[in-house]
Amino acid sequence: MARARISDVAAAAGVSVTTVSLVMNDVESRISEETRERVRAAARAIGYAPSSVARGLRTQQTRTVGLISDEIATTPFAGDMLAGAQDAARESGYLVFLIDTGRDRAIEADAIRALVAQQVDALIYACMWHQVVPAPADLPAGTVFLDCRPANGGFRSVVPDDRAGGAAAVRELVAAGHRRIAYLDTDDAPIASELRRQGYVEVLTDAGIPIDPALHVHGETTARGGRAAAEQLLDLPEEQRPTAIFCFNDRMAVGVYTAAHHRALEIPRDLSVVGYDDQQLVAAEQDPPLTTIALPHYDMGRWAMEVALGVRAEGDEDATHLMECPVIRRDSVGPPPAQVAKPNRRRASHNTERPQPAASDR
Amino acid sequence: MARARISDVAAAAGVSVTTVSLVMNDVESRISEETRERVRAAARAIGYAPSSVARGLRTQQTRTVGLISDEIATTPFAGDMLAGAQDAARESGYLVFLIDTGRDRAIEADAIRALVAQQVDALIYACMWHQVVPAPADLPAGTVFLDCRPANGGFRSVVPDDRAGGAAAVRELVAAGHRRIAYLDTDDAPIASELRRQGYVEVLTDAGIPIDPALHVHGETTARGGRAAAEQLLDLPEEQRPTAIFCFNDRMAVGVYTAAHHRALEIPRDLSVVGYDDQQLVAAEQDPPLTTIALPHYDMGRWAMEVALGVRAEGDEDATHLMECPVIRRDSVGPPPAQVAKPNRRRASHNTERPQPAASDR
DNA sequence: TTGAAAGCGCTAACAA
DNA sequence: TTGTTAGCGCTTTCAA
Repeated sequence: MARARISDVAAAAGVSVTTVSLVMNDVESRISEETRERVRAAARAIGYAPSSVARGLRTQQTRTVGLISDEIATTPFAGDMLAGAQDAARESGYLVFLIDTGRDRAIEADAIRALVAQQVDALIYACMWHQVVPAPADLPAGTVFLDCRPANGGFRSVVPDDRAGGAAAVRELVAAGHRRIAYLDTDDAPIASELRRQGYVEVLTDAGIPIDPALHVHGETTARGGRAAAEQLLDLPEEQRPTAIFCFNDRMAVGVYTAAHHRALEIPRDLSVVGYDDQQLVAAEQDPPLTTIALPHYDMGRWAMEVALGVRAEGDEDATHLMECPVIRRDSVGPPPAQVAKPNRRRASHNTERPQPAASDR
Repeated sequence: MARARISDVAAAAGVSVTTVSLVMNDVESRISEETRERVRAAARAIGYAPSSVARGLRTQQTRTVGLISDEIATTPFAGDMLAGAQDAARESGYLVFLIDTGRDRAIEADAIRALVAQQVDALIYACMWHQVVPAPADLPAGTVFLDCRPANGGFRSVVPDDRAGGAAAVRELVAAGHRRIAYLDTDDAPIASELRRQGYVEVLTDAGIPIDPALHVHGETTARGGRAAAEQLLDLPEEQRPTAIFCFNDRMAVGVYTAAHHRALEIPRDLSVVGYDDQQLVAAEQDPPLTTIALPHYDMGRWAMEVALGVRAEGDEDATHLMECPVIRRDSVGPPPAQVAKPNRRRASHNTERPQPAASDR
């Protein structure tokens, strides 16, 4: 059975297609209530639903949006960003085309072409982590960049406020009384890592704490990388060793946990740790649960969609919106250990012994 | 500047719109090469791209697919499934509309309506974990179910072969020499857990190992849940205690690791563990890396899309395709500990002491 | 309060 | 080898 058309409804209701269109779209009240009801009944009876394609052709508005992203599959952050964008789209009655390019510029170019051919009403260009990217050619004006900024401007964008996030993380540690605070950094994410470093420096400076280059180490953004970098920190002579570590991300923080455990250091008693990302299945599931800075993926996704659809007015055509990264307080931050207590309690260097736990399991 | 239309190209090239259409669609060779080139040049010059909307209206084929999913945001599995579906769609020149319903039946109904109105050529109904679901009303015939099965049949579907997966996991353990193998199960995922249990029972039976109900415990599908269930197992009297645990999923396996560590049990020396899911950022990042069964998300996504688009012929209109779950061998499985060696090496019951490791770290 | 008809941009049957 | 034209299903102007 073929789809019902508007003319079928018109015939069934004994009215013109104009009338049907008018009542289906709830336009004006010039149609009598009686006719409206008759039309609606006819539509229901034959299972009529207007064709968005025909409507799109006629009105030149498709009520669809394109969302081009670099790599959804491999990242755990995509979900929230998509959810925010989707929710905003749905609320405004838009459908979203999702295309994952896998960072392939050719696929990306095809995607833009296809989306333009589909006459999407808006376009969002999303990255799965905060970066500055060369804008692809032929991107329609009005495209919104999500979790990335176009290298040469020209488009609106929304990214996390990583500087403020880094500052918030370090402030958390300073407030707990720490003064030897390390930044366990990475080279894998230049933009974010530099901004967070700026926040780190800013807060330490404000607190009158000198910046110690030895407390700034780098690693890969994995648990393994975090562990290796943490070892460097924990190998430092006791008086220089950090009492707290701010990690570029949660995965690296997991590596810090591992390094600490292997030296019988208890968190947060002997070492405080703050992560970044509030990554699901990672941060909250640590033992103890990790205090971290959340990346506002859902909010960024929603913001981008609202701006793209014109639901949210953003004056500047070329502005970057910074989204706040909230502190998620859990149990990995405590006061620094007493400075010169029980000299032999914590060893001068890591060794191979497993410690006796302080208390029995039961 | 408004979009160029086909008539603009025709005018610019000095030919009819038919000719332009014919060359743009590479139809027949009845157009002379010279004309073709002239048309292409004109199209390029004015930046013409055919409108998919107009074409869709005319041909009644939109080359779009709808993908309705229950909850992308909260699951780490969505990515691969989407990637598989996307890749297949792209290869066939289709664009995909993605709608996440968040398990809201009203949103789901709206989504189906909207997608039908958009005249998508195919529809995929996806769940983020293997389950049997009541098929929503008004689902177009030919819809493919991804990672779930319709309660009353009537649609094609693809799900992981969890029975075979469970069997493979346990076979791995039996092959390593274990005979006291526990199944750390859950009540949170009825379909998958039951199928995996069947695989577990089947392999034990084949190996002539009696099923011990005490070795079948349940917990929530989290690290915490896994740990609690593992405690039950490890509290068993020594002669009954399992030497290997097959966990419903990787997160629960993490809980097993924690429970083991707290009792100074080393993996795999004292206890072998197999997980399920091969969850990114979880399984591979454990210490030691977790041997597990992978869920074939990418392949299922691709299969569903190919069947939905008719690229892959599937005879039966009402069949469930079982996708193999491969074993991912890492380092959490070893032979069972020697039965009666060094009486005091492993304690008769768990106690609170941490052991001295067998060998030094360096 | 309602209807006739043009036209959105394209494809494809048919004519030349 | 190329062109004319009807029509996909809808919205909307204009007329009645």
